[in-house]
Amino acid sequence: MALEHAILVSLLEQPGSGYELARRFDRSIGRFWTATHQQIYRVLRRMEADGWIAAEEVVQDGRPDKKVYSAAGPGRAALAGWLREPVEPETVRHELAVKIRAAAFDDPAALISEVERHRDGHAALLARYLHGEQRDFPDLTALDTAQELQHVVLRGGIEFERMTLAWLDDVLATLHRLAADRRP
Amino acid sequence: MALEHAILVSLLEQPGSGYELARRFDRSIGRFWTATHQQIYRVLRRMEADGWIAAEEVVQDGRPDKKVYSAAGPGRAALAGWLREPVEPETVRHELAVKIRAAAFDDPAALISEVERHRDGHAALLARYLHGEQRDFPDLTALDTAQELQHVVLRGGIEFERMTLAWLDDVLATLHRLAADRRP
DNA sequence: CATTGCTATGCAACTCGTTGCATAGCAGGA
DNA sequence: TCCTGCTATGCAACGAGTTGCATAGCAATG
Repeated sequence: MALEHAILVSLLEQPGSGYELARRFDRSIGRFWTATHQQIYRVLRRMEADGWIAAEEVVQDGRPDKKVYSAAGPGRAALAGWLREPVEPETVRHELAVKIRAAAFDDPAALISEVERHRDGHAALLARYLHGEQRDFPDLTALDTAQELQHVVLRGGIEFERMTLAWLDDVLATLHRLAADRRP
Repeated sequence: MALEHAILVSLLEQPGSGYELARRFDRSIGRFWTATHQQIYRVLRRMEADGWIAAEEVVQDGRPDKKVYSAAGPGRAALAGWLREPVEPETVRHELAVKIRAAAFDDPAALISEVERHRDGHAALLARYLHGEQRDFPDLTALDTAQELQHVVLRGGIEFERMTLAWLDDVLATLHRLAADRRP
């Protein structure tokens, strides 16, 4: 499990409450790691008990108080240890690929609108990535270490979306061809 | 959950026992869907109880008997219904991306060997894909519907590996550059 | 004034996925 | 002969992840 480590990285980049973390996991970090607020609160309590993070009660007016967490020494040490461990092979779950193979036993044309929906979603995400790149990295010649690494991850996201977009166009062309062959 | 549907597709392509399915999930299907034998046996029992699949006891000598499953009418109907449902957004867990961002708070050079390991793994998988393509699709001009769809999924796998390989080279170059900057 | 929505945290119940172990006969190599 | 490994299925326990619900005050919209 690496949710702890994802949370640690997020807290090192910027301390925050469980609620704020959940929002980040819905946005930037959510591009490569997802978690619900329930998971986050549970893991935060465990990490605080283990001394990985420190909590500070922040009284607010006009809204409920919050507990702002930040990474502590043992947390940084745990992260450094994890960095040096080999990552296990990631389990793949590509539902659309299953559907495409399933279409052979039904009507391939039934999948077209679904694939188009995916295509549009990936196109929108690519646009958001490119927009975010211009906003967060206006000058690519003046980046510190953290920004360099954030940017190389973002480049990966951009290339992934470009590749996916091209593949989904390929899938659509194939489905259209098969649908035309069926209705002669 | 779509494990049922992945199993149905596999049984439609070729009937088999739980054990055989587990092996397929380790190989071809495992490229886009993973499952352990425990999950598979559990789901097979449920699917048989629901009438999605039919089981036939096959007595073997020299080895234990087995139950060979094949997709039944209600299973095909369930698959057709699922095909027409929109797929939920897939949850992403990209552990290497977390590690790369984490490297900003430790030594970027510590990640190099790990990224190289990944790079080599993806290069090997790409080679296996290309080899499998030559073996299973020697004549791309004479494919039936099922083969066309299997091939478009394989093309997706190939393009994904190519893109990943290029990105990991980009990551390695970035890590080397950051490591050199630190030791002036 | 009522409803909706946001911030902020949490409990309880459930499903899904993983791990370790067990059985049991046969084949092949040291 | 012993050990390892393959076929074939399954139990039991645990850990991770999801879903529904609850609280509670404030802001904004209608």
